[in-house]
Amino acid sequence: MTNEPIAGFQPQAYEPELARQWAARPLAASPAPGAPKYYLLEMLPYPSGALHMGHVRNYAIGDAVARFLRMRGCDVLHPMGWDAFGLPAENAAIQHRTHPRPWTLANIANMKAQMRRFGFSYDWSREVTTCLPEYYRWNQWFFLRMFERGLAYRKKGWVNWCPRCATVLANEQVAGGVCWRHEDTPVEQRELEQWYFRITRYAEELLRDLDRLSGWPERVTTMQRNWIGRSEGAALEFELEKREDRPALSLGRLRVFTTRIDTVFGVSAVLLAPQHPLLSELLNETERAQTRALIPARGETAETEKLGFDTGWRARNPFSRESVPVWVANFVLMNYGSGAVMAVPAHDQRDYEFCKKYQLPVRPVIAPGGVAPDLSRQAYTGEGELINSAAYNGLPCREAMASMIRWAEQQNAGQGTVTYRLQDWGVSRQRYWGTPIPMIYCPGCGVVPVPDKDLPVRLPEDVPVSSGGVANLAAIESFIQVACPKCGAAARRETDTMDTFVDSSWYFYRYLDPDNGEAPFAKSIAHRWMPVDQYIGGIEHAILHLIYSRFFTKVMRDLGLVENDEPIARLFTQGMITKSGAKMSKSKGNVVDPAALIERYGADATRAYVLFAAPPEKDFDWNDQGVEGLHRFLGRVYRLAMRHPPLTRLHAGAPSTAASPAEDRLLRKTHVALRRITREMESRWHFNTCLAAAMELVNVFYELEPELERGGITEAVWDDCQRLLLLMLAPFTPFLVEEIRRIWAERAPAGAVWSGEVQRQNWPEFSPEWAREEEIELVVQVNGKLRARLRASASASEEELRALALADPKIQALLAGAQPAKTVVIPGRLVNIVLRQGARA
RNA sequence: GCCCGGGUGGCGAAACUGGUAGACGCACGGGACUUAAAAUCCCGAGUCCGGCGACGGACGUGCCGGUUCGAGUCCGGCCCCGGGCACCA
Repeated sequence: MTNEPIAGFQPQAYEPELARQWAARPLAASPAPGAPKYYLLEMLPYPSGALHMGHVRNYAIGDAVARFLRMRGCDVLHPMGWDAFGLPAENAAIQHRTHPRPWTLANIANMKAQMRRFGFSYDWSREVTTCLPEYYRWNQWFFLRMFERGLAYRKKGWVNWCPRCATVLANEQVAGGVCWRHEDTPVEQRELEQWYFRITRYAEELLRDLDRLSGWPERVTTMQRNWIGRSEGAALEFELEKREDRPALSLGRLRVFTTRIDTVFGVSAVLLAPQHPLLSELLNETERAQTRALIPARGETAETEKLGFDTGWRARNPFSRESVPVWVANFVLMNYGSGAVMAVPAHDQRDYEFCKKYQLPVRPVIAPGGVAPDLSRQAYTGEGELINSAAYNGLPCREAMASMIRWAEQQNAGQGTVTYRLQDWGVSRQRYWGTPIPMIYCPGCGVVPVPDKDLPVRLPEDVPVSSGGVANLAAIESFIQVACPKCGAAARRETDTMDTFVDSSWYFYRYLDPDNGEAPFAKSIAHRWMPVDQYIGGIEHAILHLIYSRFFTKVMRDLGLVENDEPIARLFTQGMITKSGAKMSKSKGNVVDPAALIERYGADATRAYVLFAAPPEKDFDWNDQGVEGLHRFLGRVYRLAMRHPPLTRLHAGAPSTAASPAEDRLLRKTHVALRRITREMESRWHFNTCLAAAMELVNVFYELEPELERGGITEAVWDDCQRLLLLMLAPFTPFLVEEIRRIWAERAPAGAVWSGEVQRQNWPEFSPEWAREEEIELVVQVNGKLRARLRASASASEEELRALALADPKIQALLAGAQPAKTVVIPGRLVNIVLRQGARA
């Protein structure tokens, strides 16, 4: 039984119905002519089955901003889509014996329904699903364009292989020697033929343009800078000495890369990576087996013992003409520089450890301050003057480097070069659920691209699913067999699919023109909307996704498809939500389920709590009771509104004077809150303080309610302030404000309530007059210590404030007749009376 | 090891440019309403010391020092926590 005349606060009673209405009648862009465009993008989710709290946070942030900007009159583009290819669908297929496609599509339907239930205001007419041929055919199209320009190529090389994924991984997907999806699975090295994107062609530009990304968090640009890892140095050629016991070599030189050419007179050996291609020529089968054992199998680190193998070959130092041994060493990386280095034990710690172990000579060639360094314990890696370096003796390092590079170039023994840590992007995956690579192998013509007219190369649907997994494309004969597009002979299709990071590298362009059947998108539309004004997502994509997306944009620009050099103007990286201090995960059993929260507290309270708990860039720990607090707050707003539907007509602008102190207080508090929220939304997005301001205002409404009933506040002022409260809450709790408006519209007189949804109103301007305090609390300090608080007019002059402070009896007593050495007056804030310099009370 | 963040009540936090430390909320305690409970509404609260008491005093933003009339905020040094990278020659 209920004794309330009006129904209590029950979000369940109205949120689902409003969500339905919004689905049918979206807040689609109907901007005023000339409205500024704003492309607001949130990272699209992988359709794993249901939203998790990380999604809710990401999308609650984005939606608050979208709603605010729309009310501000912007033409907001706010799309959503699905990153729908990838391995989990195959794993689920194994578990449930279902095909990845229905599993994925069912997940999408469920998550989309959840998003609607949360009230996220996406423009679903632009929805993109990457596993559909309408989307992935453009992946293939881009692949072909890149192939034409030499940006997609095939090579045999050492690659990262995850035994759990049963596929190859890009370098970017291997962290610390383990798979990014299977942190307990060491990655193996295998030599395979793979497709690559030549991202290194853009390394320099990708690095340089980081300086222009002023709207990105510095730590993200720093991570990318380190990832690209540009280093300047020199490539040097060491001539291999002939050996009587071995056949002559096809190429008698070894190329090394060094950033310290100044130490070249200290070389004790040349070290090759165990995978170095020349080893097949230099070594016999027994020897090669020994070097193969040196290939780092798992995540080896700087702490791993350094091991080597003396090949018996010797090479000649181009500068000193000295003959040094050629070793294979486990710590030399094949995929950096040339896979060979010169070992200078005196001036490189790794070489020092290696040479000490194998008793190779350690000879200093750099002397800091002219004094030979102490090498008894470790290498000296700093700068200094050259010694033991023939004609270069006495030169400082930097001068020596320049002069040595010049000499090497003249002698045709090397040249100055720039090397990058960044590798070409390996995009081949030996999996089913991905974009087929549109290539054909013809016995006569070789590698032949699929002609554009034959796109998309469709993923075959009727594939066997067994407990062992989804059949690899290589096992599906009907897919493989194809006529060569050039000569018509029987040929075979490429059976690798593309890395799913290809999908997410350009999806935000497809939103702009999702139904285009002729091109990935129309250039004119991209010109209008790009770059993305604001991108919001997790920090975990700081490198992979965001560097690939930048690469794609530069390629698209060079293809003439777009005019922008960079895809994203501003980036916001949200913090993580943890539970009991740990990352939420099913295996830990500490997952907070958004669906359960909706059920219990509704969408508004859940969204509002996520925004209230902490500033959005910070991590925060989930607290169940926190949601209840927000639920209570929304109930307070609701009940207040139910008790006081507006009675007076809507009108613009605030009154110029207040009829009573109570009215004065309400008007000030309202405009102070409005100012705080407006300023936050325009700057740093600390939504927690926005909601705090609204809570303070609601507390004042409650405090002044008796005053309204007593007639101490006019209805017009009360109504204005309450309507402003709804408007300022609209970005955060869209259901609540709309439900209140709906009920008001039924009960209030004509013209007292907006005829359209709250969301479609203009964002109100705060009144600077009312937002400014009139009376302040003046703090009086003596020697910097707070001694009194006084009321004072906000417009009082320095002199008036000083006099006021000195006149206070408490201050008089403290001064005891002494003459202040100095008084500091900060108008509107405080007076500090200094008795003597440096005095500490 | 290197590069970023970050340390403020019992907890999440606020203080945006050096000017009242702890707004707002959670948890807690007290009261009103109720037969009772829930819900709701109101009040209290950094810590310590003194006082029956309105109140007064001292201390207080990781630690040590500095600049300043005044430091959570600026500078120097250190400690701790989190994240990223990690044999890149």
